[in-house]
Amino acid sequence: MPKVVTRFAPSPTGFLHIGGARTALYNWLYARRHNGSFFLRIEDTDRARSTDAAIKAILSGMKWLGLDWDGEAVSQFDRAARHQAVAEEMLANGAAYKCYASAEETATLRAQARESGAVFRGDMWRDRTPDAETTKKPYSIRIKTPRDGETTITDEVQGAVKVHNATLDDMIILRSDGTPTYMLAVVVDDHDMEVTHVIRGDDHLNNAFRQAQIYRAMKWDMPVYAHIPLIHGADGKKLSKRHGALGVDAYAEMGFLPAAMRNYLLRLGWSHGDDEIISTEQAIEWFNLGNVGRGPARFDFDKLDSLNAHYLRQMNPANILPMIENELENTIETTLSDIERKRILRALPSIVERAKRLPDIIDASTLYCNMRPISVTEKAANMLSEQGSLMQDAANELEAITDWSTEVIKAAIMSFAQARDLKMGTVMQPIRAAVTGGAPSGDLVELLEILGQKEVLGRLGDQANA
RNA sequence: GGUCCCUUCGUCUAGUGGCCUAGGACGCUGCCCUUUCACGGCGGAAACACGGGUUCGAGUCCCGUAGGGAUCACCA
Repeated sequence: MPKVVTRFAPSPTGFLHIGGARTALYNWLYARRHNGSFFLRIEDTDRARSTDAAIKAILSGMKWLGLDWDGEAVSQFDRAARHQAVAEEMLANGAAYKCYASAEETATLRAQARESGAVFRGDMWRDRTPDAETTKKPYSIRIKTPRDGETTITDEVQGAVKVHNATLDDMIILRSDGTPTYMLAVVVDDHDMEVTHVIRGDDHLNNAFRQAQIYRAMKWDMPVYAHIPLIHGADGKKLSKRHGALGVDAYAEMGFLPAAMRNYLLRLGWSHGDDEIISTEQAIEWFNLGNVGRGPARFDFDKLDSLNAHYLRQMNPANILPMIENELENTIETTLSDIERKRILRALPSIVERAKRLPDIIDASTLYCNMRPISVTEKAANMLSEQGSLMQDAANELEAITDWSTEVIKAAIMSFAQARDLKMGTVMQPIRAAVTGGAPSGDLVELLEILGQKEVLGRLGDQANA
């Protein structure tokens, strides 16, 4: 069995969007699963629409997702000479012919055909011999598609799909300016790169039949196809730039982890029984084409969030801090001190418990920075105005502590509450209000301990004097 | 309009003719835990688009209808 070779072939006209990212992931997974190669090919034959910025965005998106490709990314445009040579070869052996029709002429005929419901084949010059005069005109090269029989492509996802050759057109393979069209370039490149499996969006399913004609004309072996359904927005409509389609960089900015993204994208359209949390290692072991779903899937942020929360909780605090450091410093408008850094590191395990995205962690972390006086929510302010004196008394109690530890703090609060015949919670409410200002936070005693006696007393004092 | 593809809870999906009184996950929700918010534990509501076949038996096979999608460039 030949070595598996897959490729991801985006056109550099924009960012790497979520659908492309999933296609890339599936190709990558399939190649890794079979110890094959995974190539990246930039389909930049449309010079007018291709930009370097887009190429950079795609490359960085791939890197962020952790999808490494083999060798250098290939520029399709660089291979134009080879594409041309193949077109000439097809011309020479009668598989293609010169078409002298102008773009305008073609457009008119196409419109007419569509009007009458007929198939437009673009075959104006298929069986015509040009006179001496026309021969001087520019021409494009069209493939001579068989008119009889049918073409079947065996798709690993869609099954066997058949189409009558009579409905296929004589598409242009080489433009009148001598540059190759996409249809020609993909086939030549896939063949030359020895691609064995073409995994792509099912918007290409119809193209597969047309591309098959080139394989047939060149007597090349066809790759195995797998056309995966597109991803739709939460409302079921197709994602487009105007409608909810975001680049992977946007997901990075929103605070999603690459691992969560991979897991989410994997499950969006592919399954392995009831498994939901699937590590990348496990995915490489399990991934196959047969379990790719046939229907389009909708993008769901809630599920991505829950996966992200899961992967966040798996992380080591020491690895999380560097991820949030810059943003956190922007938020608190100063650099992080060593003491703040230490506090956050200790608090992270419990912060992460109630976080979904990185910004949640950043918000919660500000509580551990020296930001006095802290801002107080209305609810917390009310609590303080009602229980101010209680808080004040409790503060005195905390001030008396000489060895600041969770056990001692807890014991102090407990005995204070008991002495006044109050429930522990009653005492803790105003303390919490003063220390957190009403921001969501976890275990109060832990918070006090990590913050340190001085900072705690300071915050309590701020509110007592307010 | 032509061609092609798709259709199980709100969403992602399991299901490959009997194991399905249709399972899991997210979301929603009840209870428990609890100093708040979460986490966690135990429950709940919630789906086979419709109509015909085939079969002893259909979510699973076939046909039709409806709905959704893709594509029809000298774009990729």
